[in-house]
Amino acid sequence: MRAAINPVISSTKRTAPARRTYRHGDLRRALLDAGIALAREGGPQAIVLREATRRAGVVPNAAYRHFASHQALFEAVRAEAIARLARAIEAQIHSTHRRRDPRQRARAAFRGVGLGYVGFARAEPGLFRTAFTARAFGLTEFAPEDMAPRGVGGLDPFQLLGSTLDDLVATGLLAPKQREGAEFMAWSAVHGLALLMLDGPLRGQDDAACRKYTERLVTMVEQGLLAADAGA
Amino acid sequence: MRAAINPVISSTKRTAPARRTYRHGDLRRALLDAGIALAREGGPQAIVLREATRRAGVVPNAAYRHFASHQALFEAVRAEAIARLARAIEAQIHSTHRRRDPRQRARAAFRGVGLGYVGFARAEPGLFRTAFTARAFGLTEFAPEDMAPRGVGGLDPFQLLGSTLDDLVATGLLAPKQREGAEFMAWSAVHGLALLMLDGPLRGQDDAACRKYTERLVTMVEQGLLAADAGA
DNA sequence: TGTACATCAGTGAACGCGCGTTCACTGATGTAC
DNA sequence: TGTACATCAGTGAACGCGCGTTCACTGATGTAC
Repeated sequence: MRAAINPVISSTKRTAPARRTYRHGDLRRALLDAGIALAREGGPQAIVLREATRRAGVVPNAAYRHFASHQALFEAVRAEAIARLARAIEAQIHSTHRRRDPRQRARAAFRGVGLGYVGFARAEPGLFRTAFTARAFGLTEFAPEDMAPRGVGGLDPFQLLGSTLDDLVATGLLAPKQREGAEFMAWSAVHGLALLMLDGPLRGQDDAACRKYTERLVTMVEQGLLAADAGA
Repeated sequence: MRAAINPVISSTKRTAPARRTYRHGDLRRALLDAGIALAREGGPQAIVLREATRRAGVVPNAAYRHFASHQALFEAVRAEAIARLARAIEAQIHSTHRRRDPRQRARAAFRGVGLGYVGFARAEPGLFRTAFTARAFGLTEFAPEDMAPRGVGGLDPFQLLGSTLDDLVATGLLAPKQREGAEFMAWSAVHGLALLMLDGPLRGQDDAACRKYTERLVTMVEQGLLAADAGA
């Protein structure tokens, strides 16, 4: 009614694009992608709900149609980060599958887990940090079984490591009684090295140096685990 | 003047303690202590300048007489955290000094570094996280040589580890050519294990289980490092 | 094939929060005479 | 030994910031008749 009387308002109405974004298409996906991009750029703390909506070209509260809270978005991004880590490890393992000798293949796969893990940490530090940031910002605790997300083979990083350890046992390289808990030994070493490279004294080392450190570390773990009493 | 006329005001004046806190005594120390307490309780993100002043019973901006910024307070707390870690490691090393055989002593000291490191991480998770949180909150980068703070012996954790490795070489247990970079191998393993216990799948394990994992890990590192070509 | 209507994904405006930090100030203390 | 004064460690009030989140709304879309 007013608009009909006042041409300024009606012209303003025509100029303004009259809500093109009412149907975004796939806002959930767009927000998730934005969240992943933020994590890649700045790690877990950079996953900011408002910034994700900004990047999706949408008003802040629109996010609540697709995520119950900031925490929900955060966990979705985290799941994706873990899945990508799994895929990086798988790729590294499969690049060694050409070997014929089962023992050589088993050892190469085991080494591949470590190389893939550290390689991913260096290639995607933001996602890597996101994957392993528990109790971020002092929010709710995560359940112990938050390693759910898997790679293409359906396994999470922890399970991938476990399966290579199984193969070491199957080929007689690792003593069965050394098998239990061996994941934690190997994972500790490789995880610590990754962090030393991201935040610690090894930060700033180039690719070649990091590759050498990683190779050496994996060899150390191999010898430390296998030396116990199984023959090499 | 007014007070002389109006007894209410003068009585109010008498009731109000009239700035007892003008001279705090040692506010810098009080703020630092509060910061350390906050870090112990909630890790690096819990080091909040305003909360530290609250605990010191002082107005927020009073902190700026003693610290140039929140960052400065944070780094002071971090330095203290690293110093305490160094002291924990030293204590663990010295508890083994009773051994007579130099080789046994060297190995025990080396193991002590690992046990002290992981033990501290479990005993003081907040301080441990604070010690190793680089680029907290996306603030300024730390210099590569931020390991300055030392224990009572004047050595930082990294140097303590190095000196035990030197002793392994001196006693003929570690091949000299294996010495270079050995810190990073050992540190990686032990640092990763600590994090697996704080944030990872080993969280929730009791003291005994953690002790066993740590012992096993240190043995793995020992064998992996020494196995190369030096005799045991 | 055309119309009426319910759905619900988006808008627009506003909250309260606690943070780090800046400003101008005040008055207890220690020092110089 | 007593007084005048400079120092500077604290106060009090206020800032702007960006965040996560809530509320009532609107209008494009798909469906039922």
